[in-house]
Amino acid sequence: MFVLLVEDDDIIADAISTFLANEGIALEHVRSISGAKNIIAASQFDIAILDLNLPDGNGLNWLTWLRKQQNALPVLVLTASNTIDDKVAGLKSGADDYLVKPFDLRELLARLYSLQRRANDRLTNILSHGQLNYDLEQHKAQLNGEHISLSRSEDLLLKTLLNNPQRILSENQLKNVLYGTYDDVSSNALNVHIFNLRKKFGSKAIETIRNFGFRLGPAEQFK
Amino acid sequence: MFVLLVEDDDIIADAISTFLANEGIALEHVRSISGAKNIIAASQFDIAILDLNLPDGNGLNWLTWLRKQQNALPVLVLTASNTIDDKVAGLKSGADDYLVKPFDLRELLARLYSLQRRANDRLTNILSHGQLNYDLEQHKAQLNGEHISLSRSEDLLLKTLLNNPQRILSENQLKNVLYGTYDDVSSNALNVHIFNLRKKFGSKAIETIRNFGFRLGPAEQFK
DNA sequence: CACTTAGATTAAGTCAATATTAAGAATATA
DNA sequence: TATATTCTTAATATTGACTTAATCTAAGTG
Repeated sequence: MFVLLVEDDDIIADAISTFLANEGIALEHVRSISGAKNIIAASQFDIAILDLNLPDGNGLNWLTWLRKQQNALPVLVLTASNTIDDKVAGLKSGADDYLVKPFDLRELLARLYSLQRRANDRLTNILSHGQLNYDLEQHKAQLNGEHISLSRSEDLLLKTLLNNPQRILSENQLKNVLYGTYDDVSSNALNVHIFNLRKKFGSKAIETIRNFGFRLGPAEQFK
Repeated sequence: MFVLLVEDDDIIADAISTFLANEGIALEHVRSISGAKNIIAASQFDIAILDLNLPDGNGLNWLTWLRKQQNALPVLVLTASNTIDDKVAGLKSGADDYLVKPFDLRELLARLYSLQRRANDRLTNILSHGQLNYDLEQHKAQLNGEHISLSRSEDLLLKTLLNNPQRILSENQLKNVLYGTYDDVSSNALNVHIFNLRKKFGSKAIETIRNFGFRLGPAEQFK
């Protein structure tokens, strides 16, 4: 993992740097927003750790600028205070996670790994399950390279199932996905959609867990 | 992300519901402790948002009950006051995070993501006994890696037995698990379910203690 | 030992959950 | 507006689970 640390306090920076080095994490350290801009242009990083209080401005400015550049680099923000204003401002600017100083270095490490995990999931807009590939942006499914077209409802349901593999999704939860909050208890439209999805992907593509709901079938079923 | 909101004030609930819907978060709303108990039995959620002041009691009662059930569902508590007593009581009951009303909805969102991240790092809830693994969330039993499917009643009974190893459970206690409070003395349905469980896990998986009840068999039996 | 009773075993009947189908209503598209 | 697609409804079919009830077995008891 390659980490960019944007932090003007050398004592903190050294502590982080040493600790992460022991964990086998490569770190580059810059002390200012301008430094961050320069190094970002030259190198690829997995994650940035960003202190907000920097000599040439507030770190959030850089973050805002970064997001304007369409740069999705995961950013972990270090804030001195735990106020709502700070957090809200950070969220708006596009921060992915927070850590309030002072913090435990092991906590920092955990957050880094967690961010990396999330980023890996997000890196691609294609969800895969067995031989099934589903392009989230284009709403297009492929099974063995063969294109399968989906209606809006099928699209929503398949996406939800793929995003929650292994997990049982109740009828209510799935209706929630289709209709938002609703209150019709009687409609069986959901069952019809599931039936239609099974026609397209095979009868075992979606499992029924009686009394509980539905679950995406094992990857081997998609072939 | 699937969120359960336990809140009797419809104005607050609607505000939260609308805001989270815009963030692509599916939310189910119940207005009472009993409603929460029912929906929890049927669906899995990532997080619960719990108001403490509910028509049928204090939300903390539900939280206490939930933790007694070995349910590790992350719970974010909404409190009206910011007193230390409240926080201590909540912590003791097993709350994972707090928000004091009135709160900023973006702050709520940040907390939800933060809780989800924490929960992802947690291990899943699996009961083991010998070579038997039982996944409470997925209602999935495995014996030597071989998957064994269970009906609703079998599921309830096995879960109860696994949660009370060594302990003799009376016929009444087990019927209580299946039916809640009931008064039919004559039905032998329970015996049939036990018989069926023995067929699936071996005749010694459940011991009969004549005149007293049943007990989970020793771990060595599950192989 | 033979009687009683708790529990085990089986099979049949009933019921509720989910699947399937087809037609009509709604919505999107040309 | 015409046409095609998707969604919902509703009727019917199927599946599997639950209960019942009859019979069987074995443990205690006098």
